[in-house]
Amino acid sequence: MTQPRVRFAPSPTGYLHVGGARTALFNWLYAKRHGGVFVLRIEDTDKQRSTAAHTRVILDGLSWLGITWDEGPFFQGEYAPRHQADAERLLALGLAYKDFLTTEELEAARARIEGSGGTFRYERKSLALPEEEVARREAANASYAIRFEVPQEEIAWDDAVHGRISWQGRDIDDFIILRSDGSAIYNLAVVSDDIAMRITHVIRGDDHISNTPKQIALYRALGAPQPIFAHVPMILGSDGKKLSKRRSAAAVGDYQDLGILPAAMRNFLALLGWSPGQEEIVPEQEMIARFALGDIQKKAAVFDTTKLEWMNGQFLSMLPATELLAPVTRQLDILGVPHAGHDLLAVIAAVKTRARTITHVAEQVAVRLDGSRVVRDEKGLALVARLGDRFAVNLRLAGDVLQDVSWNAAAIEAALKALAERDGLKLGDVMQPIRVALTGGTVSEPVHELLAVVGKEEALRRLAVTAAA
RNA sequence: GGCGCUAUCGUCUAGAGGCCUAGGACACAGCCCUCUCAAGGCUGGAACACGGGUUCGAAUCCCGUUAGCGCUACCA
Repeated sequence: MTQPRVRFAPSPTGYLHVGGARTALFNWLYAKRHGGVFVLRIEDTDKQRSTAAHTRVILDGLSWLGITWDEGPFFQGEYAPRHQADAERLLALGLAYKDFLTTEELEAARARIEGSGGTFRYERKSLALPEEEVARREAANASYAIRFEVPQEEIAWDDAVHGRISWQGRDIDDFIILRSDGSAIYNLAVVSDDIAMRITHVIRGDDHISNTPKQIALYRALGAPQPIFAHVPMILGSDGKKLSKRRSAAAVGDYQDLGILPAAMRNFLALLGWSPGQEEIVPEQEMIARFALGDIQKKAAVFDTTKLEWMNGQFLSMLPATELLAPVTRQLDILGVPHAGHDLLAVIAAVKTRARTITHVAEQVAVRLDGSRVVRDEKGLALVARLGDRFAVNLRLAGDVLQDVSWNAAAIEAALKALAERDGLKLGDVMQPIRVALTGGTVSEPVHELLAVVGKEEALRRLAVTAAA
């Protein structure tokens, strides 16, 4: 088999949607699996909506996910001359024809037919202008679009994920391939480019299934070999509707901002619609080794943020704290928390096993570094209420005992346990108030580690201040 | 409306005719561990959309119904 060539071809009209990212990932996985070439092509033929900024966002999103391309990015807009040439060729071959109908005439015809309950069909026979009229407009140099004459035959293909899909030519309208301004319509541009770039496998969203018979007809008309098509299912929001920015985070960048690790995002996306078997956390090499188009699910999948966060937590706990240093530092800077002189690594390590996102890690680190960020939460309040006077009393006791302790976790723990034993206190009643004094909440790493990480001076200060309040 | 695609726990999925009294994961509930939480361990509830076939046997194959989704542009 010759070397496979796949492509990801987003249009830069918006952010990088997670569905698009997954399509890109599947292409990438396929290329890696079979030693193929991954081509990136930006489909910027919609001049109104395409922007360089969007292109940048898409490229950055792919890079963040670790999806690399071997060729490109190519810009479809640069291939207009080839698109035109292909359209002209089809015209010359008699497989396409000039359509002099104006947009207004077309709309009127559509309204008329659909208004009377019929199904609008564009057929040369039914809508073509009388020959004299065509001749007249041609002579007058009237503008025209080029329409492809869809052959009245069965068009079928073996989809790599769906199996055989077939279409009847008569169910497909003769569609425009070249606008009256000379620019190509999507279906022509895609086929023209995929042929030129020698794409062997078209792996894309299954919202393109109905474009496929049109494109196959074009491949045939152009005399080009037809690639293998693989249509991957859509990604839905929890409401069962297509995941959209309006209701939830739909852009790759949103998850980056949420503090999701690229490896976790990649793993999660890959397992949405594809499954290597029973395991949930799949190393990249394993993923590549096992990836097969035929194993992709046919059904659309709901994007479950909760599971993503769980998965991210798994990756977070496997990740050495050093890897988190840069992103956490960045977030601390954004939050405006001074961190110079602190052993950030130790704080991150103390906090990360309980966190699900980088953002969460950074917030917890911030509380440990900066006493002014301690805000008592609901459970903290409840504890204070439950303990009454004991809250401050125990805090003071702990503060006294800790005064002379050498500041390491083991010594702190020993001192605190000795205190509880000496005064017959429940261990929890001495530990929890400390936790509330230091963090505002009742949840954290073990108290002795918390104390160690906050540092003696600051920890004792928080204990004293809280006890006095 | 037409054409097409899809249909296993709430969600992601395993399942390619007997291995299925349907397995795993997230979420949920309970228990254990424990100063708290997380992690971890154990336990529990929870699904083959419906109806017909084919077959000795169907979650798996076929047909129909229903439902959801997609497309139906001189958008991509």
